[in-house]
Amino acid sequence: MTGQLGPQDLPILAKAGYYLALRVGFAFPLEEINALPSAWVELYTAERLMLQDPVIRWVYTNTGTIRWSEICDDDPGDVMRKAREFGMRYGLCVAVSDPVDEGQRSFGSFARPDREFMDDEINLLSDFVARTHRAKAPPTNVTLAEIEALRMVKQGKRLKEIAYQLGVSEGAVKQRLKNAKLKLGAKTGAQAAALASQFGLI
Amino acid sequence: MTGQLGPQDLPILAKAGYYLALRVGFAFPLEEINALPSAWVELYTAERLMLQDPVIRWVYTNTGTIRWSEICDDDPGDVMRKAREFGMRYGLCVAVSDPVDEGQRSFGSFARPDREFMDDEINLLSDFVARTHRAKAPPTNVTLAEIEALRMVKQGKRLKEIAYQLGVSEGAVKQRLKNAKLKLGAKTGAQAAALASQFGLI
DNA sequence: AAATGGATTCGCCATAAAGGAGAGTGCACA
DNA sequence: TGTGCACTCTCCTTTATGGCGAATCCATTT
Repeated sequence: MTGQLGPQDLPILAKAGYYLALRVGFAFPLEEINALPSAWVELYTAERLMLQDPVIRWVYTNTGTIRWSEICDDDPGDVMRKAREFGMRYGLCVAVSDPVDEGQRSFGSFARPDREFMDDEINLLSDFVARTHRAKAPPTNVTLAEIEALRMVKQGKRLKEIAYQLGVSEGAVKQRLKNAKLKLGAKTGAQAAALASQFGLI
Repeated sequence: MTGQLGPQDLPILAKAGYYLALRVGFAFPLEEINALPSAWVELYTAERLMLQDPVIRWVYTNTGTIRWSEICDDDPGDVMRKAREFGMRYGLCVAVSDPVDEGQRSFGSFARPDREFMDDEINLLSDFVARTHRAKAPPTNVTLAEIEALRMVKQGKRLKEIAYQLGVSEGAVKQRLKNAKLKLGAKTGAQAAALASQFGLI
């Protein structure tokens, strides 16, 4: 396999499921993609395995890639054994951080039932997480005025109302949202508000 | 102080800052409110203290309330001492879960520099977290068709495009969004999409 | 089988809101 | 003295919203 992975390749490569936590900041990620077996998710949630999970511990304290089998860490909650019962026998962790912005990191965990991940697969997945991490980088050039307007759109306010409350003309609000849409790459105000929300801007 | 707390009361009661994680599911919350000192947030993020934080460990493994001083847990990362240097000397944890839906929990951590939280304050804060948890409960009566439409609105698609891709009339899409707005308590499509996104429905 | 109620779809209309293009104004900064 | 940038305004088009009635489909009840 050569070239770059896309999201559509993940189910094939990570046959037993995968999990992505994108842009983890203070404690939690801006976005999470959970394609793990739903029965496992239920158990993991109910038993609150996160804090005991050696995989989570590894990605929080390291950067790079590692096979689950190579993680040298206690597993008091027996999380890895439990995971095996859901088909997640062999796995890979990826943790990346942006060299220019160490504040946010992204994690990926990929599982398969049949064999270890091979070196070139690891490279592909690592590259995929790194690219996704960069792609989800919040834009830095959105002005405070634009963010204000986006926040009020998200709150369900009309342009007229926003203009009145901000003390500017409706045209100005339109202009702000237009700029915000451009910077966020959004086609509509709804999308812009959702994106800004996802980026943690509002 | 009697009655119920509102968000505006928190800065007074938790003078040194507070943090709310609402509706924690698989691993992460649907919504997070972070009113901790920004210098502390930076340190906490940079040193990735979450996994070592006795407060986090407590709220993930317990339900109820506890003063920080009463948490009997190792603190290998010296997190509590570091927190004191940012004015967070006395603190309170609250962890709640919905009796009918154990799947999601909410946490709160409140800090002040001068004295322990008093019993009646603990009751008020506990009640506040429980009420906020309930208030953020995702609606369960939104249909799949409505969610589909909301997802496409969030993606910046126009009604005409949505109708075409779903193979229904534009009027049907309008009706779906109208119902969705009603169920979500949203005034506009933008707000409905943002709420659905926040609720993890899309 | 027939009737009932609920949810969904659809078309039509009128109005409100949002989106887009262009031009002008004021302001800070190099 | 330009050069960006944010703000404002106008004019026009497109889109969204809301109300209404009718048709359809489904499951449940009678």
